[in-house]
Amino acid sequence: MALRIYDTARRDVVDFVPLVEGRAGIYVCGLTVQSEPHVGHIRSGVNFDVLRRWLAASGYDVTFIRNTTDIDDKILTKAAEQGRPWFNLAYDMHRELTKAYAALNVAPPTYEPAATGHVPEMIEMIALLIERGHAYPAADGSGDVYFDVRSLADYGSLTHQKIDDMEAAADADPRGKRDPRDFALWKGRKESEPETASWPSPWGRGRPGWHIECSAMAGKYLGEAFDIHGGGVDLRFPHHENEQAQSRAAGHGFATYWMHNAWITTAGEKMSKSLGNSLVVPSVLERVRPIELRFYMVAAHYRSNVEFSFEALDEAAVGFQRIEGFLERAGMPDASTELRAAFVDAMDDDLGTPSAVAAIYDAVRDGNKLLGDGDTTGAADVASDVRAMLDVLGLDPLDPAWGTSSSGDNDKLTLAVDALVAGLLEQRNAARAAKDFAAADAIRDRIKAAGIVLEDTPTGTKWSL
RNA sequence: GGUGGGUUGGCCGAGAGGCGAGGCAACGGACUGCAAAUCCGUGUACACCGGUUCAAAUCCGGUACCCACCUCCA
Repeated sequence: MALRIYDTARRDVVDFVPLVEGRAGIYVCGLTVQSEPHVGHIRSGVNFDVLRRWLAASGYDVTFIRNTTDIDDKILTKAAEQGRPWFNLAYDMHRELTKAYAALNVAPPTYEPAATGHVPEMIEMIALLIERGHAYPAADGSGDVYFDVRSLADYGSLTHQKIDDMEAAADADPRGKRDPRDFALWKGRKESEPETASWPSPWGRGRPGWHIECSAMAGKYLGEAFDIHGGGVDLRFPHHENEQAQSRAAGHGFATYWMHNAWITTAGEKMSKSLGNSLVVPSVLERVRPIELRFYMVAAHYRSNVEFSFEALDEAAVGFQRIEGFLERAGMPDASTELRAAFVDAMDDDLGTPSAVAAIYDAVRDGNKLLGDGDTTGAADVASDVRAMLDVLGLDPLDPAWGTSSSGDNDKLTLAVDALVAGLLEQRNAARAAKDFAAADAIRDRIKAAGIVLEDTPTGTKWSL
């Protein structure tokens, strides 16, 4: 079975057929860098990182573009509130986002274009749209340029909506629009906005509308037609609908497949509404390791809502530790080159990561049985399979990306504890040899009180936190 | 008003006509001096009401509740 993916436009799971055999071009809408990323934001990054890894593992040569929106209303508003330049806010938040992606082993894209770096490309495209009769400068002299939604028969095809059924935005500024549903390609500069947030254009100084950046940048880096366009569900409309409209109106084929990841919710609602500060990535990572957070996200299907809870997160962490425990006991062999059929089938079926994880657990159980039977060679083979599967999900514990980056402090601490525990273990083993189990257990209890758990194994006693 | 999604055992979370995904927790057993880890076993879950079918969590009709989007959003 080859890869099948759910396409939003067709509302069905369909075969993935690339435009060019053996290659896949993907454009994912990244974030508007206006606040610290929370776990919901980062889910999108993780989900599409898994897509990218799976395509690569399936032999595709993948070009992966993920943009950054670094100029928009929110950035200007927030920066003004905070009394800092908008470009400083955007830059800071972009660095936070990059850190969060790196922490979760989300590979850097092939390229990460930013909106502000592509104003000429956008202006070029807007001019083309005007020329082709799909856009017009506002009649009120505001300097705005709008896309004419009624000029495109296809408008609404991505989200299956009819123009007349759509509510006109209640807060939309009707100035100079032919139809209230027309959307801005270019926003004329307002007196209240900083000069630095404007660029020269044929329609006067201003800044780009939200959607045009993606059309321009996808076209530049992936070509007029490419394979997959991704993003969060909320982007289906208006953002993706409008991107598609602009690009098609410009004569581009644009994306063949549209993929949308669902939310991580809190209290049943989308995260941005509950603005839980505790859910920004660095703060969640005080509770679990990054690899465990990633496992938590990957263990759910990308199109399913995940109701975030720390309890579920802790459970996921414990579950992942069982997998790691097996790998350690099996001696962490190199990853195998072949993937198990159950895993491949699961991934080919619209990235069925939950079933893929189940396949990993099946292998772990098999491997643990082999270890119990003393078959270390067999167990090592299974462990190789497990590492290969984990790697596809970006969850290989030995991936240097998880780095022991936090300097030598941790290592030094480990050595110190090891030395201290070693002394106690000697005493305990002496007591055990003398069958003085009361004394032996007393020592174990003391160690346990310090948060260290002992395991007696055939090769000696091990400790872990 | 339009569009899309959801409701699964103590909990998390898959599946999409028949055979109980998987994980966490719990209980019993094996192993262990006792533990830990590991393995084995234990569950008749699919919001509600009808219908189709030999067979429905899955298909159809309806009801309830929840969420998302409608030109700001992962």
